[in-house]
Amino acid sequence: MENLSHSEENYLKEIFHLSAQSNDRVSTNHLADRLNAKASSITDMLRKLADKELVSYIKYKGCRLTDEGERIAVQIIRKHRLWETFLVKKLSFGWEEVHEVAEQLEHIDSEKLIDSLDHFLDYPKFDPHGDPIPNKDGQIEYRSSKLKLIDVGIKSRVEIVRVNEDSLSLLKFLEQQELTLGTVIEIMEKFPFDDSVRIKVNGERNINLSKKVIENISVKLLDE
Amino acid sequence: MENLSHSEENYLKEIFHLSAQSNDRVSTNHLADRLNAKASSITDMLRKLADKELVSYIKYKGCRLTDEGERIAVQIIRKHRLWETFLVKKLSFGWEEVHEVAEQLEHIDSEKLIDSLDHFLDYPKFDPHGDPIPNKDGQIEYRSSKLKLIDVGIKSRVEIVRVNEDSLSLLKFLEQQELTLGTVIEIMEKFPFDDSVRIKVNGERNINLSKKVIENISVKLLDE
DNA sequence: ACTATTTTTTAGACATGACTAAATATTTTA
DNA sequence: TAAAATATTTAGTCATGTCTAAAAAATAGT
Ligand SMILES: [Mn+2]
Ligand SMILES: [Mn+2]
Ligand SMILES: [Mn+2]
Ligand SMILES: [Mn+2]
Repeated sequence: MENLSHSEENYLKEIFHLSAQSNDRVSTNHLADRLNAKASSITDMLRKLADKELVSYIKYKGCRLTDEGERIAVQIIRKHRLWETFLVKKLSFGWEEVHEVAEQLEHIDSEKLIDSLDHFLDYPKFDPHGDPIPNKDGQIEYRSSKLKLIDVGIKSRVEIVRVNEDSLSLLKFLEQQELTLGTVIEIMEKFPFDDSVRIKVNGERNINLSKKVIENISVKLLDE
Repeated sequence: MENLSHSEENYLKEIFHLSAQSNDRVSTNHLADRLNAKASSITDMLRKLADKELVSYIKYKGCRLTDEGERIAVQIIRKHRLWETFLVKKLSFGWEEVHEVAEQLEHIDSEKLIDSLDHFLDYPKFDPHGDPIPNKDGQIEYRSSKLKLIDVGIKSRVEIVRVNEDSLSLLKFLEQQELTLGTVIEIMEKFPFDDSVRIKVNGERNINLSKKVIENISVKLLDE
């Protein structure tokens, strides 16, 4: 309901993401790191957001979203992921190109726009990176398991369902290797000395993947 | 090329529109009026834009866009009109609902986005109000004649090709009366005492239109 | 040509969001 | 548990974009 600045919205969104990982209060430095800002700037903004009752903020103890703050954060994430989906599905963007533009588009303020877009895209459940898209009411259908490729045992067959979108170069690499969502992978061999693995892709070709790669890919187990 | 604030972009756009009407320098007060800001704010901003060589500004004499300023203004207008077209054509917005959202979308900074959108829309020549959409190179195909409905003689048959988008209520009225782009009109009678007219719409029904309405509709003559 | 009116600029202020450097709290380590 | 290291806040500054009120310039009216 409130009218927030782009900056305020980015803070809420980032607090939501960090809370999801640790479920503890989010620390000032952690936020500073993610938002590419100085800790002092974070303190200032947390005060403002606390005044607006969008976060609970305790000096030296970090912050946490209020219900209202979380509601808003989820709506911004909804917009972000719907726009990313639009860019890939309708405008033929690559999955490594969409995040930057979505960072801008997520701040457009029009409920009618986003609901129309949702309809136009036929109510997609996941964005191009496999992250769930909150619905109009803010509900998020998380995947039942959060299995990472790095934790999969040898000889298991799995399907790629999500990749961490944070690294542009990872996305480019995966695209180039044709390791997109839906790709079926079998773990052929594990190399403990550097945590890399050898995999078979779509039952066809074998390739090696480094630890850095496989810890950023989420999969689901395929039963034989 | 430069990175401009939303505010700076809005100034450039408005200077462009006002220049198109008067082709004289644009006055501080005229801008203040259109931008809903005080004259002193305009002076401040014109100084800044002059520093960036986007306008030529002469104290007490008003301003005018430089070539670079005009280039940027046209690109913003291109974005605005393409987004309006997208909203109507793809998301089923009414023509009276699009301007407000386009005011936000026009500031999204991504050349790839706007060129993809242009392609997706199949390179439209006109926006939902009949205004020409500049192409990628900034070229604008203006209509050959700028005939307004108010200047059309009795018994002439004309087609609506453009409406002034500035008034929400006018757009709603025209929509409701089914006076949309492409509608064919014949002037049946003119009433000099209030400059209103009686017209026949699509050869079917007769209605009366006030001066306020007919001075905001542009038409093209249909030869018999 | 002088005065009145209108337009525009200047001066000074405020809100926002960010920064640096210094001070203070908290946590870690020995 | 006391010093060292780390994390966080405070104090003071800056840039941006806006405003009000007062001063100055341009224009209009007699
Ligand atoms: Mn993203
Ligand atoms: Mn994503
Ligand atoms: Mn418009
Ligand atoms: Mn328009």
